[in-house]
Amino acid sequence: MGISLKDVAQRAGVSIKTVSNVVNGYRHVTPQTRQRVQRAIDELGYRPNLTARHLRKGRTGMIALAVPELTNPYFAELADAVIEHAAGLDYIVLLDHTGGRRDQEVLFAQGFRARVIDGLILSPIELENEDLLARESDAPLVLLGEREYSAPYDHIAIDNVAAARTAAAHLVEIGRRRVAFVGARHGRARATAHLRLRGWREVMGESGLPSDDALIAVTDGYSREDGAQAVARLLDSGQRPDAVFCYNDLIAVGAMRTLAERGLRVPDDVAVVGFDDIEESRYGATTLTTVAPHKRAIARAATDMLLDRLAGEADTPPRRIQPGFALITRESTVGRP
Amino acid sequence: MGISLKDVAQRAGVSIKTVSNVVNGYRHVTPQTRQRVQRAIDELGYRPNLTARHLRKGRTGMIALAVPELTNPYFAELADAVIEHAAGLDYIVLLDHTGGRRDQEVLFAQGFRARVIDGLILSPIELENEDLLARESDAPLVLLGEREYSAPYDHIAIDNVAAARTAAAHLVEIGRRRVAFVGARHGRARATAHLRLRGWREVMGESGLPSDDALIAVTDGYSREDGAQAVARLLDSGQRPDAVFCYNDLIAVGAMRTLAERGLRVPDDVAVVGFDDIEESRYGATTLTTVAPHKRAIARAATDMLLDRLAGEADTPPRRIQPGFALITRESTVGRP
DNA sequence: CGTCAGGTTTTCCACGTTGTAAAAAGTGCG
DNA sequence: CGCACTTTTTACAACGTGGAAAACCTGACG
Repeated sequence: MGISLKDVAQRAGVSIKTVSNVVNGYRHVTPQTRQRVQRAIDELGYRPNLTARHLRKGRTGMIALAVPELTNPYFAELADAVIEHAAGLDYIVLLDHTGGRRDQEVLFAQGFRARVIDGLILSPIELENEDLLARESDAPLVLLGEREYSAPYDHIAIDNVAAARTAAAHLVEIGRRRVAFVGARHGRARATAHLRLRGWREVMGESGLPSDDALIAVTDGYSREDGAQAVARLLDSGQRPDAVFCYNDLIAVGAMRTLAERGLRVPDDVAVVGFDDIEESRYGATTLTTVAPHKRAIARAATDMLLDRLAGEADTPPRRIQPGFALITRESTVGRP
Repeated sequence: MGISLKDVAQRAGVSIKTVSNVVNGYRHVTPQTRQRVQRAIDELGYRPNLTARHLRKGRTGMIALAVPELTNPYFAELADAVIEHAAGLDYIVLLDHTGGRRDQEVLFAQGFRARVIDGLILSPIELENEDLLARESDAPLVLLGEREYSAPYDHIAIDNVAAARTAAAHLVEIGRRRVAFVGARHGRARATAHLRLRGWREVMGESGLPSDDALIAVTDGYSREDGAQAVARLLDSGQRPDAVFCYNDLIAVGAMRTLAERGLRVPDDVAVVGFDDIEESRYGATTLTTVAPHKRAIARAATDMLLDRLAGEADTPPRRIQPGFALITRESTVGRP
């Protein structure tokens, strides 16, 4: 292996522990000893072996973050923020993706690499409450994103129903009467999609507008392609919505693509609202109105909560944080200025 | 800490080493011993401590990958592919981003977390040859992406000049006469942007078309915003190109946005070609013609080369691999079918 | 019954680090 | 010069694992 404390100690003519003390900035080292050791360190190019240090200390200084897809810009941006914030706190982030598949999420939550990391942040899609209850790993876990769980874990999520209501209300306000919802999922009443669907349905009901199943387009996933296909099916089924509220921005991008292919203008013929405020939404021929969760606040809260747990608050009851959100109106609902 | 071999050994009434042997599938263990140990493992929920294992073996089973920006979909897709491929080879990938800043790239190449990882893959932007020559870390390093270095490291890059030529030639072929280049950089003749610029310039020259500086738009970065601003400046300066070849897809997306704002139609008034083939290019009101490097091949080659080095080929001369690329023509140059 | 071969299990140690405790060196004071 | 006290340095053990080699079995064979 590389240069170890032993090598430095030998060269400086002191004990291993003294070198260790210098490296760790221990107070009681005479200036001349410190200098001699430091020179040996520099000459040999010594670098502490983190593996050994971690073994000794029982901590690795690494946390893991798992998101469904790295290629979903929302999660890339979120991961970016977590890495950045954690770096400032001297933690390294191990980034992983689950594909949104339950088995992968369970593996991650169980910490199948747990012994290398101190804690976990997971943004689940399919994970079930029972998976969490059956969890064996003792590494702290923070749940990210919008699913609801009763299992006792720290959880960070915006108020999805309220956010969806805001989006739907905006569409009603600008005069739309047939508002479709794109991106619903089968089953799983607690899933995020259902929360957003509920917000949409509530507003439709309160406004006396239709919210029947014919206006709801189910998708398999959350990609542009899913959005494009779902809207194609919606239109093929004879529906003529004058607005669509999409589960996320990627679906909205796909939706707008299909609308363009069918010769429908956005927002004149169909207004579109997305969710996530990914960078991509601010570009394109028609910029996208979207619900913007405060990603930086989410990332910061998740990291801080996890590190709090690591710092000893092992047994405090789980906390729940609801970061804010904002509706950002752009051309897809209000037209070009 | 958690359950260790010692705990299992105690419970099963055998030595630590026997448990270790069972865990590692050592041949010479009697079935009944193996069974007894296995039961103890199951009952206690033992999981090997990777940190200790790594300390003992001198390997961590982790490699690091640094890209400029995670939020650039090209790199997100690339990282995705590397993670996937490495996982199949039982390696964990530590993902990092440098912001394309030289100091960060140097830090990474030096392996400021090197003692935790076995090897590095770096996609540099600003890194200079001298930085590589001054490198002290002995962890194998593979360079990714299109910059040229003389320092002796494995390097994976497509033929940028040829790729750029293909793109420029396509624009000439469809009859464009004033082709702008967006995304040039100041200085650094070896940088990727210069290679693509050269390809463009060669084709313009060979076709008897202008390639003067007035047609070259310099950008600070590689984002959508950079592309949007650069094209705005280009148009403001009085240029009326009938095509733009962009350094990458993000810049192209920004370019198309500005063109739309200025009332210019794509491809009727201005054809656009990008580079990277990010997913986003396949959507939008006008899909984007682009040069598609074979990302999966790049990811695979990078990972394999690195693991080859780790497997012992320490001193073989550095290799250089040129994965293929393809021009994918879409609506931004050939119109909607 | 002793010996040997081969399979099985154990003992010992090292990987590089740091906490503990204690030894060594230094300081001040009577 | 010796004592009490503080500062500086050291020895040792331990974190959990796996390689090397020794020790222990069992059974076959002379």
